[in-house]
Amino acid sequence: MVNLFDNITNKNKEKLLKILESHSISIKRNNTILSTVKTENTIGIIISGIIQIVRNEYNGNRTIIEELNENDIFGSIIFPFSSNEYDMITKEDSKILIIEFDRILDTTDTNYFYYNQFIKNLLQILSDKIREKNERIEILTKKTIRDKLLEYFNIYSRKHGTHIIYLPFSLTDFADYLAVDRSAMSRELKNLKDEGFIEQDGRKIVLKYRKR
Amino acid sequence: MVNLFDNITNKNKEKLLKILESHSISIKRNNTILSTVKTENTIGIIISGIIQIVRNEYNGNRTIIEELNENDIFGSIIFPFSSNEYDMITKEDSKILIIEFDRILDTTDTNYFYYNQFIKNLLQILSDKIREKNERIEILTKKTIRDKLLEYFNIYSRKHGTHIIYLPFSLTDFADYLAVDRSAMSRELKNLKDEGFIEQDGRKIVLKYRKR
DNA sequence: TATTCATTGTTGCAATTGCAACAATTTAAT
DNA sequence: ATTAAATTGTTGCAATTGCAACAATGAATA
Repeated sequence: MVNLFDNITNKNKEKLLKILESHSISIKRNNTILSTVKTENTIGIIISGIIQIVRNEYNGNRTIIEELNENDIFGSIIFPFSSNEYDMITKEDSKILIIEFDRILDTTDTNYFYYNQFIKNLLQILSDKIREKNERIEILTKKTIRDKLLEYFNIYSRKHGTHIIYLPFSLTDFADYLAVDRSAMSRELKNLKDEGFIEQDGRKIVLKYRKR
Repeated sequence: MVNLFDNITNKNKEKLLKILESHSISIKRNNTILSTVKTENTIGIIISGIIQIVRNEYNGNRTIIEELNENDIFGSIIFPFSSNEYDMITKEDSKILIIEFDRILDTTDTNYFYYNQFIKNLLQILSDKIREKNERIEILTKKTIRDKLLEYFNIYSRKHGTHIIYLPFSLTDFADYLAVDRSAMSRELKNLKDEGFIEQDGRKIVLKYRKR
């Protein structure tokens, strides 16, 4: 995974952050970020910690849009926070770096090589993010819970080159990610177990079927 | 919408295309692109025409991943064409421009201002694309067909600033976009009509309810 | 350590949805 | 202009799913 400051020395990184007029913020666990930080037209970078982007609907439905870890980026250029349905919640004590997007685009000091490197890293990160979104869409467009599960397993398996899966979140959150009812998902996992397609022990899932 | 060559003169555009070793291709209507063009590690730009990215599943399910119009970009940096489930189909005679992504990142002639402008345009396009994907995900994570329809209508309405919607594709394709059964969607549209929430005439839909 | 809170498994039941099949209409091709 | 192909509307029925409710387990905190 590409880091925004890959191939940039610490010294140049500091210069860059100055040029871009960035600033960093520390936030305690289980806090909402939106209320704390202005995220309009900015890029945020997770220096440390874990942050979830969550949608709370009026009817009580809760969906995890995504979970961000160290070096992940977020912000209005990536996600439209126009609606107040969305929350960013720190799952751990977190430190983030805020950069104005306009500053990036309008900087005229573009002949510094580290500025170009920075832009290239950003490009790489954005295209990776699009890939991630496409994967999520691939999963969500499956019509049955079973097919959503199998698609998730396949993508995970392809990406990690293994048939042993460790879910990166709780089963409750997993159901949110798949946008299905938790109990219905639980039921379907049981079916897959009973039919011998998978073995499951908590968040560890072993694929017993052959990928097509 | 940002164009990849915004704020770049035609003269500089030509220079740029030479530096990037790009080449253009013309494809007749209703042809598959993947068989024609190598899309690995490239960016394609639609010069003219309409192109759909479609997934055909083994069980006959067909999903429109996205529809691309003039100035839209595509390619492996944006979409993983590893699987052979995916097709890119020209819906009109189309002309596309192919640029190697590596050439973009590795170019050392980065002190041309138009190169920087190009990169900035690309950044803007990518972040717009992420927004689009997030919108689609917002819709797909709604649990009922009704909520998916209303979410689509809301987003459209917000974006265009109007309560009159002209669907940009056929109802059949719309159902694919929402990842629901066409007849079930048809049924739900009828319900919304009967309950007075919308008026519908073909692809024209008028919202009668107030957005929350 | 005790206790409160979050996660997980399970099940009956009602609501929603997908599927299949067919007629009607519109659009495209010969 | 005629024929072929694609799109749309409709409906019964079976399958899937969401919902609600509760018990059991595990994790976090005072």
